[in-house]
Amino acid sequence: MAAHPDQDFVSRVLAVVESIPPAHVMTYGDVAAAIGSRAARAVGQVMAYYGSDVPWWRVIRASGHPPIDHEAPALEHYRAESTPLVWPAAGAYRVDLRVARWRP
DNA sequence: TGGGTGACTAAGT
DNA sequence: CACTTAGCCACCC
Repeated sequence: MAAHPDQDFVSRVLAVVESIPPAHVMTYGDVAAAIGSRAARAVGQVMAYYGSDVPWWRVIRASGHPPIDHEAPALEHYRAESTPLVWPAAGAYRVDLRVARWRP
């Protein structure tokens, strides 16, 4: 439990993720940039711990791949939101960043 | 104060 | 296109 003021890195990251509309996604780097930082890895840490209450599946890697070990549940959300996907191989997929990338 | 860690990224093989 | 290497940043011990 992090006792913290409401302007720390974590709160800002969560605020940006919650602002991403359905059928759209942002990369970890984009989220970090949105709050004036380049700590893409720190964003991942925040999602891993606090992401349970935000649309974490809308935050993916720059390559279009969903978070490691979370591809399956993420896919369920993408299908429900009609997020544009591409299938370079059977059993594997990635988000079509060209269309789904959200730019505030 | 210093060092290790990770739901990352970009560039090179 | 997939894997590897080095660089970066915020957080925890």
